[in-house]
Amino acid sequence: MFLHVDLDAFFASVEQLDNPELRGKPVIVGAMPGSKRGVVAAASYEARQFGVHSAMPIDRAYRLCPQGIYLRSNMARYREKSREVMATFAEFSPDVQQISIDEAFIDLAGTHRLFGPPEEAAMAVKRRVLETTGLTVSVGLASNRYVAKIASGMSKPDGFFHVPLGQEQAFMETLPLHKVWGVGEKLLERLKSHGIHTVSEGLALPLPTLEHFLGQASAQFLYNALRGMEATTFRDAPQSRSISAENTYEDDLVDRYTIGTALLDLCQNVMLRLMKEDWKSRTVCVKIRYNDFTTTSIQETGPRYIASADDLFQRASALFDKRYNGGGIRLLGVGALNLEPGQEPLQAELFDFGQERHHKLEEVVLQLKAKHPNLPLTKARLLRKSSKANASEKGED
DNA sequence: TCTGGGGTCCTAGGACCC
DNA sequence: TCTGGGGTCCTAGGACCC
Repeated sequence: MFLHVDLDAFFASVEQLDNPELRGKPVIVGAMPGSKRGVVAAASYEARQFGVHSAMPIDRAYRLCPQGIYLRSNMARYREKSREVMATFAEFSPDVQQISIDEAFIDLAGTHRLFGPPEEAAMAVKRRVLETTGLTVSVGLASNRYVAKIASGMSKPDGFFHVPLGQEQAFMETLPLHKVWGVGEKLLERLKSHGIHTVSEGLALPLPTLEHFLGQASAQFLYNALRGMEATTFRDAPQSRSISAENTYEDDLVDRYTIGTALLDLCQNVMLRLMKEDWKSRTVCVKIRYNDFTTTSIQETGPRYIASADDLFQRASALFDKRYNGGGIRLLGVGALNLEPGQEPLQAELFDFGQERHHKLEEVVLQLKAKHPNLPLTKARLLRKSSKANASEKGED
C-alpha cells in the first residue's frame, strides 16, 4: 500500500506558522495587489472562502477579498520547510518519493510491524508531521501511487481518504474527467471532440481505439489511469533534474541594460542554489516570453561545468543574443539543466590568485544576496554601462 | 480572468558514430 | 556513387502538474 501526503495550502500555512498573527486570517501568497501581471501562488483556507484560489490574477483576488493579507512568496523558506517535512516522512519508510515541493509518496511495504496497518500508519504520519513541523497534511491511501495521489485530494484540509484494494476503478468512475490526474486542458478537449465526457465513457473504449486518436503513449497512460492502475507516470528516480529562476516584469523590458541586469539577477539566483544544493551542470537554458505571450527558449550544453555566476551570465547572455528578436519582453528565465550531483571544484585555471579572489568575492556576494534579498547589490560593470552606453567590456567587478 | 514560478516528461528531428 | 540499421546525445516545443 502507498500513502500520498499533501501539505495543506502549503505556502500560506508556512506564513501562518511563522507569524501567529496571521492564523485564522485570509492569507494570500504571491504577487502584491496592484501588480498588473501577478497571480495568487497560494491561498489559506480562510481566503478560499472568498473564492480566492491559486493561479487567479491578483487583482481579481483583491476584489474578492480586500481584507486579505497579501504576502510575496518566499521560496527559500518554503524549500527549507519542505525539507523538514520530507525528513519526517523518512522516519516511516525507506522508500519516500518526493514529487513536488509539498507532496510525496510513502511506500508502506514492510512497515506493518513498526506502524501497524496502513490506516494507522497514515494517522501516525499526520500526527508526526504536525508535531515536528506544525503543519497539517491530507493523506490518500491506496494500493498504488496513482490512486493514492487522487485520494489525498478527496478530503482536504487535514484529511484522510482510503481507496480499498479492488475498488480502484469504481473510485475512478466517481470522478469528473478533469479530475483524472494527467488529463489537462488539451487532452480533455480531444476526448470531448470524440464524444467522451466521463470516465465511464472512456472506459468503454478499447486500447486500440484510444491509440488511434491519442497516439500510443497518451493512450496507454489514459487506459491505465481510468482503471485506477499505476499509470506510467512514476519512475523510481527522476530522469533529469534542473534548477531555474524566472521573472515576469511589471513593464516590458526593451533596453539592453535593463535586460542585462535582469539576466544577471536570474543567473545569481540559479548559481546560489546550485552551490547551496551541491549540483553541477554543463547545460544552460534561457527562456524568453514576449509581450504577445509567445514563448521561446534556447539551450546549450558546453564542454565545461558552469563555474560561477559570471560564467553562467556570459553563457546566458550569448544564448539570449542568439534568440532575441527585439520585441518587448514580459518574462525572462535562466536555468541549469541535466544537473549532476557534486559541486564543481575550482578549475585548474581558476587557481591563479586573481581568479580565486574573484570566486571568493562572488560567493560572499551571493550569500549576502540570499540573506538580504532586497539589498541592491550588483556589478559595477553593469552600473557603468547604464551611464555610458556600451562602455568598455573589460571593466572589473 | 490576459495568463506566476518552478518543475518533469515526451516527442521529433538532426548530428554524429559504428 | 548512392546508400542500411542501430544507437546516443542534443535541442525546441509542448503538455501537464502544484
